[in-house]
Amino acid sequence: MQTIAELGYVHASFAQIAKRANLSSTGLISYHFASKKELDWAVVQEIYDRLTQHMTKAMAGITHPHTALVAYIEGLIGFMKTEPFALRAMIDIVMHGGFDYDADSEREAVSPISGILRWGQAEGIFRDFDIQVMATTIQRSLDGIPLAQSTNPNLDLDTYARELVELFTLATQKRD
Amino acid sequence: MQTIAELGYVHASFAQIAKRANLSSTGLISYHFASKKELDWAVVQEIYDRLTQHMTKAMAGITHPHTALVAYIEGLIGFMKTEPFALRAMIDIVMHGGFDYDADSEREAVSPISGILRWGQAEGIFRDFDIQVMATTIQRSLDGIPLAQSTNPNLDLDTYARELVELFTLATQKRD
Amino acid sequence: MQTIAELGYVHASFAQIAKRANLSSTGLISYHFASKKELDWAVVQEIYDRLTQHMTKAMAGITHPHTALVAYIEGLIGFMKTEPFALRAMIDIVMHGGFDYDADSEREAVSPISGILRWGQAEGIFRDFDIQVMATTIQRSLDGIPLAQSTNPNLDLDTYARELVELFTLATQKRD
Amino acid sequence: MQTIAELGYVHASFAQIAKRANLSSTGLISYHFASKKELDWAVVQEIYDRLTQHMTKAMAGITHPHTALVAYIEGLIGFMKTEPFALRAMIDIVMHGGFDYDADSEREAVSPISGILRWGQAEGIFRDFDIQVMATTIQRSLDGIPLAQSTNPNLDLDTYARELVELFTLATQKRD
DNA sequence: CATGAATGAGGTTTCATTCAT
DNA sequence: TATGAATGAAACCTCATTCAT
Repeated sequence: MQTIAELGYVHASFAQIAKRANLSSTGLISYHFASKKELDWAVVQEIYDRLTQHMTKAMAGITHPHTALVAYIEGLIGFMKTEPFALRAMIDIVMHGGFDYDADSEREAVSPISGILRWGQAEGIFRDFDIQVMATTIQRSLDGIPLAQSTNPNLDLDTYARELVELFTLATQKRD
Repeated sequence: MQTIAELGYVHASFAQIAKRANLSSTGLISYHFASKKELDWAVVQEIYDRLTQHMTKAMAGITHPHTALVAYIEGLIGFMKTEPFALRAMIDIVMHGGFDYDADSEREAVSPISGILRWGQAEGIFRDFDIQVMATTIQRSLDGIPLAQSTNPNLDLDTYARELVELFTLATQKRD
Repeated sequence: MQTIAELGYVHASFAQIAKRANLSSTGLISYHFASKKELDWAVVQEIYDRLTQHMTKAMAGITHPHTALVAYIEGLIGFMKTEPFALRAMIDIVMHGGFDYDADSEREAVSPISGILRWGQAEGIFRDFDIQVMATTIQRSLDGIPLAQSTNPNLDLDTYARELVELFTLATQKRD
Repeated sequence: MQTIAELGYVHASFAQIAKRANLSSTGLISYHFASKKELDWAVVQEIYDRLTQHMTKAMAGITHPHTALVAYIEGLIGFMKTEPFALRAMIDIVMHGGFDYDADSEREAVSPISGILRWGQAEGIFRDFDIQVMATTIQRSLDGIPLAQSTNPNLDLDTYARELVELFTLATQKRD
């Protein structure tokens, strides 16, 4: 996970991973994982589990769509603060790993955001926007943070969270 | 450009490029470009030039910040329709090429969006948001389109443009 | 033995053997055998012992060279029916194992066929052929059966035995 | 071809082939052949072509089944004298290469021997034996020669040919 | 401009073997 | 007896690059 986050998925070869793990042979990695794809998948699973745990806590007991949206944004950015490597690695793998899982269902699983948006529209709290576009935009705005951090390491995540919350609050709320 | 857009930067090796260009040797590529990095750079330059030309036309004679924002979004999505491979390739290269140029200055050069946002705030038309966050979010929402297209090839770009325009209009405008 | 017979000697790695033996580590094989060569040798010995026992019974009490030849062919093919894996494995090991033992003496030991042929010629029952050529041909015709079985699994071994007996009876017998 | 004949197919790695061809990298082999299987196949094809040419000449103008059988045996052994490496390599590849071609049709193509035997039976010259058994036995007796040569390098091929001709003449001919 | 042979580094993977537990 | 981590060599293959023609 750390190697991927530091070097990027493309340069995270077995050799590099072995070097950082103080292994004198890449063979041991192949011993534990049947193929590189399986290692990639294991890393994604691991991070996804941690993320799920984190987000479940963050979104517990929420009863209002807008609160949910805010909690989602703040929760995800909070996870980036807790585990700086995790999301960076996961996003990189998912973008370049070339898995053959059903992309849609997976995306749905990872991101409950479409559900939140649908919920808000059904309750008459969110305005009548295209859900896919809004969901993708929110997701990208969060995915982009690790990348923005690499070019600007001093990025203040709290400010970032506050700004995104306001941005998407304005973009989603119904007005009279 | 086409090879990168189709296979992704990572798999766009000289061998693949030569095959698609009906060259029977990768040597010819090395003959024309001193290194792979130089080829990558040349592709970026070429696309950037086309994009500049397209955007210059799209944003000519604009006198109002909000009109500029709309023109920027619609212009960029229009470019995706005109040249489906170009942006996809350029984004892929910039994300993985690992150039040494000053990322910030480049970003500034490629994207006049920060300027538009500053202009709108100075004129008192846009509300008081963090410019970097807003600019990054807009940029990501556009960058993400080629990726969204690969998982959903039937994506309607006109709808996408209309929705993004409304989204960021609401997100930026000052209210009383 | 079974792994070698099924996968072929070349693909019968420790990993494959361990998997089929429900061992969770190849280490146990190395614990029992000092090297792969020693394991190979042990398998050969084991099969050779079983074969010797089988053939000793098959050729007991024979007093005539031609009867011996027939018993040898039928005995060997009978062994293939009793233990379908054994000979296949042994032949594969001997062909590819690269042992250092004196090939001739071993061949002599495994195959009493030269002796039978010499005996028949001495008794004036067999015609005056080159013993090495005839012995090799008989041996090959039997060695080849497992291989023929893999391309033609429905091979009838009884027919095969009957045909070979007639073939080599005609090929060896003295005529007036 | 030479590497395979000398070391055996199993030990004829790209590294060994490169060493013998004075190449400083195995990469060049991969440059010329898409995979090891393709190289193996190319070698088989090459040898098969030479063999076909040789055997076509050897069997030209033959009008009698028994003459054909003799010509086949002598022709094949003659080829072994002309090109000592060729058949040894080809047999080794076919035995261990694991191609997925239709084994029967290929065997038929390589060996016209079944045809000769059928012809002889139809003409009433050969006795009524099982064609598959006889053909396999003849084929094995010839395939086995390279192997016999490795354990006994001084093997006299002319004697071998003469003995096999007599052996199979007796084994096939009809008697009254 | 174009080809094709050649190189050396690096990629993932499999292998037999060792060793502490 | 059995496990599982660890090793180092070797396997096939891809890559960017060079060079003579």
